[in-house]
Amino acid sequence: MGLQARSKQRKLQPCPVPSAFPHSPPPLGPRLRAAPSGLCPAHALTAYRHRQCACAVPGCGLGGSGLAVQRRAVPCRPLEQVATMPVQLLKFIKGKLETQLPSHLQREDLKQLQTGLDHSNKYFQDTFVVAGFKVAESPTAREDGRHACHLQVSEEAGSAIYICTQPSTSPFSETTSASVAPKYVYTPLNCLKDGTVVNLYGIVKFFKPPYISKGTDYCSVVTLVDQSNEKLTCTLFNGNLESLPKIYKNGDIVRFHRVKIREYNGQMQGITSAGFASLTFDGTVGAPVVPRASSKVYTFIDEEQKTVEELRIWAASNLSVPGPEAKLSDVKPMMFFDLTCQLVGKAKVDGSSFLLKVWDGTKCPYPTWKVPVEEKELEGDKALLHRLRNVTVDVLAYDNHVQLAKSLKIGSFLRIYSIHTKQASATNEDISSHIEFHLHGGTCYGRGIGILPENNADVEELKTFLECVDLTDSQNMENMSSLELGDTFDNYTDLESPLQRCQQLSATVLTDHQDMSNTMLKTVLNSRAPQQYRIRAKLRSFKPQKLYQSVKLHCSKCNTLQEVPDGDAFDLILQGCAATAPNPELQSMSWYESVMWTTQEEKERKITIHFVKHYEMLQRPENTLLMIEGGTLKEIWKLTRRFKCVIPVKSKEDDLELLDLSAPFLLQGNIKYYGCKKCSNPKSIENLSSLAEKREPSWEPTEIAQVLGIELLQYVFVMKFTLVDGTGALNAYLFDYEKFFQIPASEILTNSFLQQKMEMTMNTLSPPGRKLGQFAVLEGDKNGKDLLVCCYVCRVLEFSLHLGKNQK
DNA sequence: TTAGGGTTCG
Repeated sequence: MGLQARSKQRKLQPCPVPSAFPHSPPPLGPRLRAAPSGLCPAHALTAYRHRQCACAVPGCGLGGSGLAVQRRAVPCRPLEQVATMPVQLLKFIKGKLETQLPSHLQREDLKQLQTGLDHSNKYFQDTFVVAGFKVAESPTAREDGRHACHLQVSEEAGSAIYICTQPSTSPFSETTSASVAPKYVYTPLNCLKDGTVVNLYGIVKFFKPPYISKGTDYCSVVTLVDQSNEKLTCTLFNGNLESLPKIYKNGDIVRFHRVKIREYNGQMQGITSAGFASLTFDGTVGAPVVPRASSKVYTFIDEEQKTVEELRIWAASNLSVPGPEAKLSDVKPMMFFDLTCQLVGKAKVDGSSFLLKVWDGTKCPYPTWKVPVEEKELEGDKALLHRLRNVTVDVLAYDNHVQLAKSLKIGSFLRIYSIHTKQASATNEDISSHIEFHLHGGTCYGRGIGILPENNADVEELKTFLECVDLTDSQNMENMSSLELGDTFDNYTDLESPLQRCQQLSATVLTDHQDMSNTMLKTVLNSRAPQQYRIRAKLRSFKPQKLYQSVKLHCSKCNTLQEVPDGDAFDLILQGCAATAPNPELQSMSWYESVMWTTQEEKERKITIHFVKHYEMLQRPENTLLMIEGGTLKEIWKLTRRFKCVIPVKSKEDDLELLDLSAPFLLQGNIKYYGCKKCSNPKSIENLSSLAEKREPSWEPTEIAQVLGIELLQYVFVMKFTLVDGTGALNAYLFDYEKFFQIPASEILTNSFLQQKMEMTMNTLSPPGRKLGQFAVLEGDKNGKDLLVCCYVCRVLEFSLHLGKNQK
């Protein structure tokens, strides 16, 4: 599609040149951004409709026809909201224009565009996508012979203009629409006008977490501030909780699209308009810039990442948003505070109040109020509630909070805003007065309940903390019954029962290898390998007893096994690399976008993250591969929770390179991928760009390893089972790449749940301290779903012989 | 429509 645009001649009111906003382009009218291959973001061009402009800046006097193009950040007048662009269709046949453009127009390369030159008779050719337009009759069609219709676009109607930037494909193929980036204009908070619909960036100064309004929707009230120091309070409604901004604390940064501005009580006020959408970011300087989106589809470009980082820095030095956060161990009588906690139990108390039993792993220094509730009303794992009884507190939620409180899921992580601690007056029966926790009715001071997602940084921290809590310190041993003491001393009692219930290994009817009859072990032992048998045996013992020791790394090329390096070794390598400063010349190359910052710790450290682009654009975090220089182990783990792939690198003179292969060359989720030192032949890191150019990069570890010249080591279970059936004892060696009882070898080292599962599986197969006759009988299916399988054992035998040959 | 920031009945 070809598209010519010409601005409509309109008179504009003079407007003061906006003050410089480092985070935001000047408040211009609709803009287009072209970022063709090889054009760095700093030189990205901004094109916008433009009339004979009274702006004195050189380059602005481009006249009223043609497509005006200017460097961004050149102050100019804001344009009116409604644009009218005559449209004429140009036909292309085999990539060539069938219709001739007027002869006075000369084609301009986007890279050559610059200010100060006359572009009246220039055109450039790219693929545009215009969305959200109105079609109107062209008033000049008769005179100028153009198309009878033209398109009207306006920000208010949510119009967007896109330019395709796919470098390698013909700009006229159908596939180009796959990578387009809309461009939005963000209005500083001191430039808002009544009756407009705008896009905004701001730092959250105050917010009310979404609550159920008296109408039909959820409501959230958010007060923003930006570098202009102007405030804006927005009242946001939506029937869907998920569509409201995911703000968790003051200081978060938000991007709002399509906020309607109104004047109310002499002040500007924001309100949701049709198509309202938001992104929310952690406001902490240096934290990964990961959007929490209120809609499934959104755009977020590199330039905006800088906006967020600049807002963070501005906020750090210009705003103080001391949150009233506190741990249970910090509470005092008569205070209001925000509590980040996990929900352990809940109960209906009466019509106007609802009980939440929560903990944060710390202990309140005062005796706490226990709200009496009927046993049948209390929801939650009774054993867990009992175990945690001295570290949970009862929070009573009233009135409008009851409905939301009722709907909360046990085990979820919450932030309860503005809990009030109240000291109950001492009575005769209760000399030692206790503290009560109230979430009063209403939404004053942001009072309410927020549900935090599992990947929230504070939740991650809390979870880690909760896992380490030693409950024995908080148990009052003297008052415990003998039964309770039993609970305390047997750490597994509470955990084991639900787990066991879920994972009990039942006797199964074998479905695999029904064609084979069982063979006695004596016969197997007297046979020559290789052969396949089906056996029925009991597991007498297995090694190693410490199951994590059964996981090794195997190189299928040189057939060597090695231990999985521990985290300390990786940490040491990272520390060594952090001493080398990132090479500034390797920042933001054509295929990746870099962000560098310096930590504020005592010993300053430079961290650089290189985000690999896909068709010139950053992808959603969950699809993004990034490379990191100078990060610590903890930081790298944090990144792996949000991004698809993390590759630790260091700068050398002319390229980035992988670290020593004692360190993982790739991290995905909680899996560290290693390369064989002997068989790998590392290639240039730039080879990753070939994967990024794929239509949908899968970022498979095998593919990444291949392009980087790495011989990927595979995680394997290596175990020895001694099987008996009364006729003999057979050692069977397990060598399994994939899964053993649905437990992936690559994940067991970092997953305590899988470790417990494996331990229980093995204990069921070979219970410690029991007689042989009580052992589980080993059979099963080849998927390893229930018990060891005959074919499984056969494979093990074959492999053991194979290994035996190699070792000899 | 709802709410339009500014703590507490319990």
